[in-house]
Amino acid sequence: MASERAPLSKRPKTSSSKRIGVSTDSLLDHVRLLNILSPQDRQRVLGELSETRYGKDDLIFREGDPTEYFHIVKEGTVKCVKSTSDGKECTLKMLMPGDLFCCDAAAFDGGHHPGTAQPMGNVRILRMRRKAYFDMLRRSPDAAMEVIKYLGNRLNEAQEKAKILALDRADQRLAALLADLATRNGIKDPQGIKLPMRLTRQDMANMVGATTETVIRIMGRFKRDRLVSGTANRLVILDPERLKALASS
Amino acid sequence: MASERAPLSKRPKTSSSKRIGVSTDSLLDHVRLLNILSPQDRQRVLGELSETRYGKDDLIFREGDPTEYFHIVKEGTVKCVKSTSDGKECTLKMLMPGDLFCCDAAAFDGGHHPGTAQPMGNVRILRMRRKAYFDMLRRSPDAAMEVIKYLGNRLNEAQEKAKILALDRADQRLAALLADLATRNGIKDPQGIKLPMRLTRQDMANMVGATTETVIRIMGRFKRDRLVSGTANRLVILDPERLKALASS
DNA sequence: TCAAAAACATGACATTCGTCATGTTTTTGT
DNA sequence: ACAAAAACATGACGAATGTCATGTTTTTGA
Repeated sequence: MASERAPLSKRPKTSSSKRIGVSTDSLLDHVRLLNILSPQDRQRVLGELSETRYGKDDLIFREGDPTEYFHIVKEGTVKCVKSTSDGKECTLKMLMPGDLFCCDAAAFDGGHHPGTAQPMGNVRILRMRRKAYFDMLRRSPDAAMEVIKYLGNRLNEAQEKAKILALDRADQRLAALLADLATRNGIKDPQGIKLPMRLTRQDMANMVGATTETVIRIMGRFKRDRLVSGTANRLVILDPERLKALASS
Repeated sequence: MASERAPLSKRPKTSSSKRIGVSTDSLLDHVRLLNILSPQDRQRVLGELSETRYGKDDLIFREGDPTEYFHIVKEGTVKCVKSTSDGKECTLKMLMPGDLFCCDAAAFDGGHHPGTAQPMGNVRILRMRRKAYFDMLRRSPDAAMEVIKYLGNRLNEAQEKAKILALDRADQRLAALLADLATRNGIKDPQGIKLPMRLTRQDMANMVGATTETVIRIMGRFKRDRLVSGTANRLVILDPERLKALASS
């Protein structure tokens, strides 16, 4: 069940790296870390960043690979997963544009990635060598504070997730996930809140620590109760409030 | 089941704060964050730190309280817990001497504590006002880097915990916990590795996301299989290797 | 030291959830 | 447009775990 590294062949939009520095770009305005830098620091950092594109069958890095780069999501969605030896997978976090990753493991000085980073569709990633990242943090207290805040939020998120996994039933965990995705990433739609990324029952199962069958059955109930509608490509949250209530009942 | 705030009465070693600065002290040598500071910064930081003692029935702070201080564990063990409205509890982390806490939530500028900090027995805590903590981080890139590394490790830990909760059975989670406690905090003993803190079946249940009864039954099996021995006050890990094997099977 | 409280233990039973098998519907790539 | 692959769906069954009830042992505090 663990996916093999995809052949980097004949797919049009597969991994390709531009070594040139990243120019000032409206997409980058979403990246807080870059916005708080002084103009000189910002220029310097942009010179160190390079952009890479990945397709849905690529992996940005795998669990156990040595850490070389600090990363920022520029466009698209990236899944952070861990797997067991017998092929079961657990999705730790969906990274969205502006999210940082390997801002931590990189600190291990040559440590290894604790999980795999996998694009969900086409993504654009900015990256920077570890050394340049460290230099940026040492030069700019603002950047360091920003990373501390970011990591603090990620830690709180991860602990909240652990609490939910430890104490709640599968239907509550799924309701919490859907409500959270709706408020974080949802897009208003005539019938409700549409989720912008493809999300299969299996994807949800990996996110809430349940099997695909269990998620299918629960989604069936949710659909019957008019809480959600649609499947992977057009998943719409109809009643986030009632989902939240269900999650914490 | 949610414990009420204990009356701060007639218990001999209950919460008491010294407003005086902390003098150079061999116990502080364990705190990496303080050791990496330059001599001037170190003096300045020590002047900002104050020491507080708590007993086992005190709470250092509760979930929902506003964040005011940055904390360091000087002596003893502190439990970080989250609870649900219906009284179920989940222990997120056992903090040991040298551990930092609220190095993150404090970054929210007046945010609220996402969990409760509860001493397990008598503890000594160093703390520093949020403002002084920020100043330290801005002045010293070394301190900021240290906090980033610390938070990165905590994030990885939390995500590993989430993975275990999502994918493993209760006996595997318990085995992983016991093996981990043995290697992290265990003390060599003629019959095996003794755990230095009191740890009831209920404590373990809260740490692995299971009920007390389930943990009692599993511990019964572990005892029969000569993997562990003893109860709360004298818990001894007899075979950490076999526990680790069980955890990842 | 002694009584009360907490921790530990065990059984019966219910619930939740995973597993496996099978079939239908939707999506994908050419 | 069409075949293949993925995703979705459902039922039967069993394993893991929670719940409740009850009893024993250990620890605690005066």
